[in-house]
Amino acid sequence: MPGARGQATRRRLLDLTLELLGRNGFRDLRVADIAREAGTSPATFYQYFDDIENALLALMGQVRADVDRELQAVVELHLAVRERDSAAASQHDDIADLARQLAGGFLRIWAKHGPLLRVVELQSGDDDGPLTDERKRLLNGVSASIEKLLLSSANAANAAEGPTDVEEAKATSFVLVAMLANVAAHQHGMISAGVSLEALTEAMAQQLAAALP
Amino acid sequence: MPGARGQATRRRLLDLTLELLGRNGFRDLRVADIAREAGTSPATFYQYFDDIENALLALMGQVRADVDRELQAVVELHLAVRERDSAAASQHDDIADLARQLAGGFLRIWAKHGPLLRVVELQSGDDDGPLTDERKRLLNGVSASIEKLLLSSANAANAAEGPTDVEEAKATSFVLVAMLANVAAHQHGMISAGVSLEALTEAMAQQLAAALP
Amino acid sequence: MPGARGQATRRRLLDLTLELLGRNGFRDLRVADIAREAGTSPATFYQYFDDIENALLALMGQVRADVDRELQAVVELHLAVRERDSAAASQHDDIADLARQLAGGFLRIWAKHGPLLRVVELQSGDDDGPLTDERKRLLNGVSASIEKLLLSSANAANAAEGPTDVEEAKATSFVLVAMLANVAAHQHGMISAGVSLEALTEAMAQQLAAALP
Amino acid sequence: MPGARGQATRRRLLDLTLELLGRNGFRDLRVADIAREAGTSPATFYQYFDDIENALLALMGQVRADVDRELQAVVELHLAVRERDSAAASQHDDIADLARQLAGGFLRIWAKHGPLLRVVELQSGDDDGPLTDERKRLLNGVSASIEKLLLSSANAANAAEGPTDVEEAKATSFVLVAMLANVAAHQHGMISAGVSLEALTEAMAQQLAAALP
DNA sequence: GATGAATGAGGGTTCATTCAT
DNA sequence: CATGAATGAACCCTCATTCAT
Repeated sequence: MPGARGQATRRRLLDLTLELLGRNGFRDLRVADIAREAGTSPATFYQYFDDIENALLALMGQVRADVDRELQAVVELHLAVRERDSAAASQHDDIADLARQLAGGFLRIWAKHGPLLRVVELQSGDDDGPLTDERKRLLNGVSASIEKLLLSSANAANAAEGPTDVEEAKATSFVLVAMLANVAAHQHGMISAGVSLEALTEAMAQQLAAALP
Repeated sequence: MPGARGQATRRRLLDLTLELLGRNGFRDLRVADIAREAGTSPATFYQYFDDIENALLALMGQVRADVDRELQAVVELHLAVRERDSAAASQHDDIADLARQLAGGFLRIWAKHGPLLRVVELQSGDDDGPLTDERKRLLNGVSASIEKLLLSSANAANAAEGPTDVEEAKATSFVLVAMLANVAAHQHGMISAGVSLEALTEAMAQQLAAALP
Repeated sequence: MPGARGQATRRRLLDLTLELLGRNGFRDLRVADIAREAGTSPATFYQYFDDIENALLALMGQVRADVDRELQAVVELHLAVRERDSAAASQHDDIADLARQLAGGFLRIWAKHGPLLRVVELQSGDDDGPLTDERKRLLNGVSASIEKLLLSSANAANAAEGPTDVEEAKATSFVLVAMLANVAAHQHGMISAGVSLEALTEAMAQQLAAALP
Repeated sequence: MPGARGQATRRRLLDLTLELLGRNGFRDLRVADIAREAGTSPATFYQYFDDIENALLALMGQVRADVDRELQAVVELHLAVRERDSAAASQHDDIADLARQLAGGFLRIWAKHGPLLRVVELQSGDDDGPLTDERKRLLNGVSASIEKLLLSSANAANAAEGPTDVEEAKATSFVLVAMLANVAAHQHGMISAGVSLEALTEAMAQQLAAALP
């Protein structure tokens, strides 16, 4: 429906929303500022978005794409491969690889979308708006995949445990994702504190590998 | 410097700041509301605090006390005991105990001070204000203790590794604390998603135990 | 940059700033009042001026124009004429005329812009804000012209005096301008005390004429 | 009525009112600040003064004393002397002396009480409060003396002029006082502009001498 | 498609002033 | 005589949001 000029304006508004979010933080993110820096007027902003939260939601689309590609797909691929090679437990090296890929992926995605993800994280405690839902969808996808991975091998190994296993797997997947997400969110501070990115990745991967089957 | 009546007023203001923070969230935390609910006027609030952030900072004092007592002290105690029984590596059971205590401690403290800690988490990253500093001090204490724990046994086991060990230990301690803090911060959501508090504690403890020597 | 409608609003705001300044005085000059009387809202005021002082500064533009036209130009004209008729010292009558013109001009301009000029006068001394600068620019123009006039004839008469002359001329010009400005500023009170405007003009003119060459 | 301790407190409050007036200007003169700097509390301030204006009024007492002694008395003395030596017009030298004394006196008093006098000057346009009255009393005394001086000789010289003379004398006295007061009020700025205090005094004295009989 | 202009609504903050002790 | 504590009453200013063009 939208013409080419409109598309460009919308893009510019989104870009500057992200830019200013990173520069000034969420609390100082104002429609007037976004519009001015985008070279247009506040009124124009409202032709494309209902409010700021709405614009952030639109920005989340890109994050979703990255998360799906770099995190969830990696786990799912691993699962598929394992299913094909059904018989044996997965190779030790494969798990280590997966762990490192996940750790790196989290770090990369947070480095890229940090400010945006931090806002989402924030809102997730105060209210139950659409941003909170978005966060759930984002991380739940990954954590569900990890849960599947945990269960897949559990089932294979000792198939007689019952429902406890499911809860256990879910708990562990939550815990792992929490770790990955929070380290990723604070990577800047940690690196400032004297830990290299590599050491961080390695430590995360090790924790993951220790839990994955 | 403060009289008894003043102390009481200040307390009431702090209490209601916390109360309203939990009820309405940070973004809707207003001096006028705090004052009204505390049975005083906005002007009175400003006699005790420069602004809202300042009041939150004061509230952090209590959190600090809890963290020091329930988290850091536990690790330090463990370290002291181990040092006394110097010869052998610590007992397997002791580690498991410590891990469970830490996990439980984090969950408890975050359950108690959740709203406050979530705000602190939020601000960290956006800016470098005093709240960010407070967060660092809070978690750095715990993570430093864990780092010491990791190094203490490393030295005992194979004493010839070099500086890498230190960075590795630091990275691991950061990762563990990040896990603990973030699970604790989102425990409510996780429990809503169908994981019992016990399962959560167990999963955290397991991750901890896997990493601790 | 400003549209026609905006210009009109801005004008109305300026007009009412001046009006209320005269009616209520500086200390009771409030943005809310100005806006209400101008038929708009405080928010609108702030779209055109950063604060009240800023609006006053804008109003000073008109005063500047009047001062330049009615005071400085008069002296400069006199100087030009005298230069042309180089040979002789200026006629006694010319000086008397100039003096009367200046006296009348000061009285008229202060009668017209009194409240504004009084504010400017006030601020000068307390701080070094933009209003203080404006006052200097305003009166310095006149006083510089008078200084030139004093020196022009001094040079003609006895051309060998030295640098003292310059300081003397400057001091005298300051003193004369101070007299003119202060009488003009308090003309209302003086007239209330039983002195006619004519008598005042005459007295000022006499003082001027006594000093001018 | 007031005990010794009370007197001391009152003195301290007055001293700091003046001090802060000079330091921050009238608009930023606050009861709380005065009290704090005086080492007491706002409540105490109100035990001695109804409000800030009231305190300033009290401070004006000292100014009055200086004005009476250094300005009015000088003129009156001159008048008395002249009356005694009735026959002749006053000596040329005497007038020059008087002029210089007056000029110097004004400069000195304003240098000493500048901030206070500037406030009085300010209020004298906006309203008709007690401060405005005080200003009138202050300068009217001097100007009345000068008027008497002008008339004394006029009467002596050509005793047949009529009521115009009185108005003329009044106008001239107003003009002279306005000059003296305004130069004195802005002496700081003028000196900054490169005129020495001596040159200023001389220029003022010359204007005076030219007008006085 | 874009925007100049306007504003309702409300939050932050200040300060003179008053009691009760 | 002094003051800790409290506050009513404003004021300043900002910002999301809406029209009319």
